[in-house]
Amino acid sequence: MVTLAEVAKAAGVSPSTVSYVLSGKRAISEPTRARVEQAISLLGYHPHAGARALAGKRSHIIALVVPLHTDVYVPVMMEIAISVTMAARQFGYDVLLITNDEGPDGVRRVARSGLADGVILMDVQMDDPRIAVLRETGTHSALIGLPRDARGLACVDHDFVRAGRLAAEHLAELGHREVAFIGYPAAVYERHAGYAERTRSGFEEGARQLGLRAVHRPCDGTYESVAGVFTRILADRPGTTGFVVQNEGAIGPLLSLLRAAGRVVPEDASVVALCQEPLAEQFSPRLTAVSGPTRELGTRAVELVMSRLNGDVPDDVTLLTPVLSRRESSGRAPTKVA
Amino acid sequence: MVTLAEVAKAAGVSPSTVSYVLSGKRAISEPTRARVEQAISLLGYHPHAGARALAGKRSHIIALVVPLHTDVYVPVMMEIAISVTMAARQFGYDVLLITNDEGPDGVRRVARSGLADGVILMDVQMDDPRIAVLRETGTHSALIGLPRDARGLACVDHDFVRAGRLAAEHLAELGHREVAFIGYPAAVYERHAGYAERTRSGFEEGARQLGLRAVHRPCDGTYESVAGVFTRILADRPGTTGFVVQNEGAIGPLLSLLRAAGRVVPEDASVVALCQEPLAEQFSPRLTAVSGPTRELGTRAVELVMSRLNGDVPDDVTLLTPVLSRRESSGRAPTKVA
DNA sequence: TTGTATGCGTTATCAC
DNA sequence: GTGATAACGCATACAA
Repeated sequence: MVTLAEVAKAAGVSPSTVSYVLSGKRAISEPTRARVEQAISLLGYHPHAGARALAGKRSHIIALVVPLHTDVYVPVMMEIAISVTMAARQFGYDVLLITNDEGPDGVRRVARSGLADGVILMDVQMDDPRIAVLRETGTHSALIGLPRDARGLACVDHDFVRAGRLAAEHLAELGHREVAFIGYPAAVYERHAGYAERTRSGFEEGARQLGLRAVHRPCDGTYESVAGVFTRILADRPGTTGFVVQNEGAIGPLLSLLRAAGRVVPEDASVVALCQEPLAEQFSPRLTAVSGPTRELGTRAVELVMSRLNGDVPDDVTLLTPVLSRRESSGRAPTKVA
Repeated sequence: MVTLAEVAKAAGVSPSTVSYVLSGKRAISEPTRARVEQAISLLGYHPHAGARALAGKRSHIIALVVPLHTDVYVPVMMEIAISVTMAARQFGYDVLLITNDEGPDGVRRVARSGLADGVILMDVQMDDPRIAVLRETGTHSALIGLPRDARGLACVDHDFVRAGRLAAEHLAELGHREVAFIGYPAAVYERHAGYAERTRSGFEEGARQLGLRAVHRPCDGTYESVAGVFTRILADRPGTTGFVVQNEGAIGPLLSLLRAAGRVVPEDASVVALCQEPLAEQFSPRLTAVSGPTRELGTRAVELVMSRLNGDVPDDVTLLTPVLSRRESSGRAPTKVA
């Protein structure tokens, strides 16, 4: 292991000088800085993380708590994790991955041990038990998601209410009168996942105001589940011409089922997906979709934690605005239904 | 911050005793152990990670290097990351997430700074530049994947050659004579991703030995791409009755295209997917699939790193055996093709 | 079975 | 603009 002391000796300066060259916390003459930097790269010196954490009272690590369950769309989680990691590096921080199987204790452990300077929580529930730990330990944090009580917390999330409303508005503008929402598995609503409930309420509220008849149906990702839901919707509301899908796994099956039912998209039925653009592009026809800036969720969360580490502690709830991209799967409502 | 010294005072013992109670590295009488443990939980003590790393020469952290590109099936990556994290916790280790945008330097930084005691590399290329860094720094590591030169390295991966062969064998047994392999995007083969090349060679070799006529086609995940590949296959080899798909995004489109072409699965054409069981279950018909134990990839990698941290340094290449689960998408080859 | 003392590699305070 | 030096909190060799 190359130490700071060795660098100092090689450069012919004191250890403190090397430290200050690295931290930039005091003025260094150009010649000495050059000598020190040369010695550093010559010896391949990297400061010892543990020593730095001990002396500097900062580990330069933030913890990212990821959910275990797989009923959220996994690629989105991964994209967030990666954007968090890359954003953190911009601040000289690394990211520690914590799985939620440790529960709130994981947060406590990481905070109390000084392993992490801050914590980012993903998949935040309306009443999330981890939040109590954040408050109790006074841990700097940012939440990706929106809990019921966000006082004193920094949160960032998609504006799911808006997303749901956008989908309803789009269908209404196209003249659809009866619309159906195919949602996440029932379990997701049962554990009160905010994103699911908020999308639903935005959609239903929007539909109501626009005079649409709307139904909402939870749905697993399997073909059978979608088939069951689809059949039931058409039985209950044969006049349904607009479909909104939030469960990514249900998109493919829904398109197949519409085709099998002889309903051509978008002539006979319109489909609006609530999903990422790349996914929407993969289907045929390409899907009109409502989506938000996923990576920004991660970068914003990191920025929030960083500003809190620097002493700023404003309440902060940021909702990122989703946009609707119109593609081939939505069109004017048919004048007459089969 | 609660320190070990405070715990010692509270329990009426010396600091070293507290330390030894925690590490279990020397015998402690039952009464004092009890007093110490009580003090620990009373004060909510957690050892300071940095101090521990500094004094103990071990950070109790392993780094996991994840790929950036999204052309590998992301849920599998996530599952590995989670299984690595959970397995590491069993050994008292945490996991640091490193994205590959730092390249080999990320590995160097983490190893040289003592931030991590070991490294797990995901998505290992045939000639992976990160491996040189592992060798140069003498870092304890495990690779998920199989590089060209694995000397001195611990590797674990699916036996993709076997997986490809299994798919070919299954189709051969069912009487298919002309088969097509729909693979990953061309870019994946161009960067010589081992899993892609090995699956392909296992499939082609197996097909050859079994007297099958086989074609292999790279394919993007988009509907258009699959349609193009599918059309070309049928044009070149109208007698093709067996399809093997490795690109998860291509599965849905392929099934749609077969249906549109009037080919009923499995009566007119058989489909074998190389994917995880849950995904295979989602389609209709449920897919016959070849899959390997994904989570075990993570746990094995962790075990390999841990044993190396303890001084064992055997060359070790473990290939996990995939299995074929027969479902509804494969059946006897049609006696006559339309 | 327990206590004492030293050192790990930084940061930051004080002095020059 | 630079150099000593005292923490930081823990692990462990050495003593008892």
